[in-house]
Amino acid sequence: MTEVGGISVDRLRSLIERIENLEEEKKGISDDIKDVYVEAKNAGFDASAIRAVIKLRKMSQSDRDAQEFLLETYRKALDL
Amino acid sequence: MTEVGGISVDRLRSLIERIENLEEEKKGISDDIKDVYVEAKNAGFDASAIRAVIKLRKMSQSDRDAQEFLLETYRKALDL
Amino acid sequence: MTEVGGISVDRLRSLIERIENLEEEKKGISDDIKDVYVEAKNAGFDASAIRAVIKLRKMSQSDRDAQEFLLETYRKALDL
Amino acid sequence: MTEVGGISVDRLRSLIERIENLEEEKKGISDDIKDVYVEAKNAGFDASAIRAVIKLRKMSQSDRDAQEFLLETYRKALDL
DNA sequence: ATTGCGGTTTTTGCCC
DNA sequence: GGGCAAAAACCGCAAT
Repeated sequence: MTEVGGISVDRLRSLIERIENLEEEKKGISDDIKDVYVEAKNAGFDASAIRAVIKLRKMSQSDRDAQEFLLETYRKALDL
Repeated sequence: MTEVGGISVDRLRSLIERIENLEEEKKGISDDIKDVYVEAKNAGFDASAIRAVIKLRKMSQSDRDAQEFLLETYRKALDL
Repeated sequence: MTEVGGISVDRLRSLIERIENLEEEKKGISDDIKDVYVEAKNAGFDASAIRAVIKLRKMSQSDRDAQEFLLETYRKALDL
Repeated sequence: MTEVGGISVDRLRSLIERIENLEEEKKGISDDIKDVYVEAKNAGFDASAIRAVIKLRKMSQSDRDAQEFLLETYRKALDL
């Protein structure tokens, strides 16, 4: 077996190819997500508003409250 | 003067260097902005809330209203 | 059909859930990739060197594109 | 001192205005860069070819770093 | 342990 | 409107 500095070159190649394959899969999913956004847009929805609610749904209630409170505080301070 | 295809190589070089210099300046300003955010953080402020209000201040009143209305609509639809 | 503020709640919810599911899958793949890096590290490989190699393997094709583009530009500049 | 929700309004406003001013300056530079591209185009140069060249000039140093890092890794792998 | 930093990825804005 | 470049959020790493 080909070894370099006590390290298997074949092993390295295998690891790299696994990563590259997974990245390929990942790209496929990203493309699927893009497709859903296109579909949403075609149905009259607003993509960035959807992104915003998805972000909100990911956050815990307390985080959401804290963030909204902070923003509200700054807005009041600045008369926005 | 060195010309290639009726185009001055010196002129091209000059244009490129001007762009590179401007990009350098721009990077300097970006660093200054980062510094202000650090200062803000050290004074107890929240950087992302500051970013949010700056974004709001950049928007027109009507855009702000439209965006907030849309998000609010989606939130109600999803019981968020 | 259930509507809130002129939008179909069910349609919106469905789109959002599809996106969230896809993002979940995507995150799973990202985690798999991370796992391979951990495995590589445990096998004595250096993660950032692997990243560099993968980047080079990816870049080689885009670099070729860039180079071809540049060559084409020079050809135009030289009226060849 | 004017405070709203436990924060110093004046301090916040000052920080925000400094950031906004810097962003204004930054935008000015970005516009200058755009102008140089327009000038280049008017002089018969191809903007995207110039971008490519600038990217190459920038990349050459980071590429060199990456390459050196990789070489170092290989040296370690080979116990050289 | 906590926090700043560098790099990666995602999002936004822009030009074509 | 679709692709591309810049900005911003996110993450793991390291250093203290």
